[in-house]
Amino acid sequence: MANKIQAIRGMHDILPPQIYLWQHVETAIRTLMHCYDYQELRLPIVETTELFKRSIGEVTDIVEKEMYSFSDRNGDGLTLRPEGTASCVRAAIEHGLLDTPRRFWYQGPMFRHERPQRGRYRQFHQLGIEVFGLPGPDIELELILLITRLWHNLGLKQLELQINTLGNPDERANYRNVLVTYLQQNYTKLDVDSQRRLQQNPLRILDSKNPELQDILTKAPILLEYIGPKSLEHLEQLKINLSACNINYTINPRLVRGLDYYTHTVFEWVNNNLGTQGTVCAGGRYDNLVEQLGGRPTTAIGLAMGIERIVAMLIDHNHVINANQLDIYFITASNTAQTQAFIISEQIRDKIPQIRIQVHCGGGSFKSQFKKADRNQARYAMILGDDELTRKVVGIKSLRDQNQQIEVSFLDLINWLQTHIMSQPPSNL
RNA sequence: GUGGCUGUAGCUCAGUUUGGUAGAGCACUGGAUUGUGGCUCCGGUGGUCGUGGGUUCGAGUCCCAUCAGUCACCCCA
Repeated sequence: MANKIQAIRGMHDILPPQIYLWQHVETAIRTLMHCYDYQELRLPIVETTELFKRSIGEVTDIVEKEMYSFSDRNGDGLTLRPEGTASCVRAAIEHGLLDTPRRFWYQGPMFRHERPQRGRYRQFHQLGIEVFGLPGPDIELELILLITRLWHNLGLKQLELQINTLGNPDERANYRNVLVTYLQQNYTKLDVDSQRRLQQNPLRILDSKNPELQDILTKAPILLEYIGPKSLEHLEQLKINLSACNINYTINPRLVRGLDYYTHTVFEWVNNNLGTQGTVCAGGRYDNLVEQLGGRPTTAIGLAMGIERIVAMLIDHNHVINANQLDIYFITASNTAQTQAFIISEQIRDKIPQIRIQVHCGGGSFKSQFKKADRNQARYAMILGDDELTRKVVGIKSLRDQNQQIEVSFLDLINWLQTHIMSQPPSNL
């Protein structure tokens, strides 16, 4: 085995048993989206680099140093999508989907060239939800209720909902100036990172985890004080709605999203047990992006959820998914018997499509075949030896209780299976 | 991208201090029971000790580089 090839950094295979958690999460999402009448979109994984530059913002970390960009054969600049909103907006404009309010969702891999860490990968998976044409706090309430229900359905607790508003672009720009002036007065007290961000994205400084900065930051001007009455009224209405629906939340005046396009309401669910990558779901309103990307002015709001982080939380909660167990493991004594077992199995599948049967392959003694049956957690072993074959019966042995092994004739088999297997729920192991 | 810690069988780990030809448990597999699983007992397969170089008579062990994981920062889902 000459130098073996391994998966590239930060990109992971998802295998059993974890795959069952993924399927569980994906099913929960699909069901919920269906119930709230959101429509699924399948979007390309590769887009023009220009799309992300124009939507996420030229001076963000994502665009500056985290994108997987390359030249297509004809020289076009392409990029593996680092997030989904841009693609979704592009598609909505391109296909004329913005004539009326629309609710969309999508799911799939995203790519960012960051240093991998638990809960942060170079290929990771997101659920994205985007709603177009609804400007009010009502749709914000709906999204929060929807996600809250998802947590409930997945059995996830200890998620804290944080909310803030960034106001409209004018208010935000105004605040930005005030903040920059304040921070410049304290320039020497800032750390190197924050000094750099002062030029590029000063709002992010508010998010700094450096304890030495906390004093300066708590005394910094507060965004909410520079927000106009209309924007404040928007936030107030959302707060009233949330309280009416018994949703707990905290207002976090320092909550600033990393992407340039956000306006007004932003929110995020944080889990403190996940280490530093605690944000599990985050989103906000982006009322100007559609126009920015060449569409007619259309309000929009969206959110993104990190599937890896959800799965990590489920694992932390010791959430075990029982893969449905195998109903029948078919054991045979000879090639002739095995062929007959395949024929019988197909007849069973014709009549009972949902049944799970595996015909033993690979030979071996009865003993080793029974061992396999047991390790595959089958409920029943079905035995077809030469003796049974001539008498046209199969032996059936329950592997999960002490019931005696019985014989059932080929003719009665379907009937027997329907009454004994499909009518009884599998016992949990 | 910066810094700390870790890397030995499919998995969990011992062995590293004081350099001397690679170990355990689980898993897999065969047998005890020649057509019957789970429990028990006995045997077997499986490792270029992450990779590459260096020091040495000799390196899993010491040194350097590199790759990967992990934690924190940066950033973000």
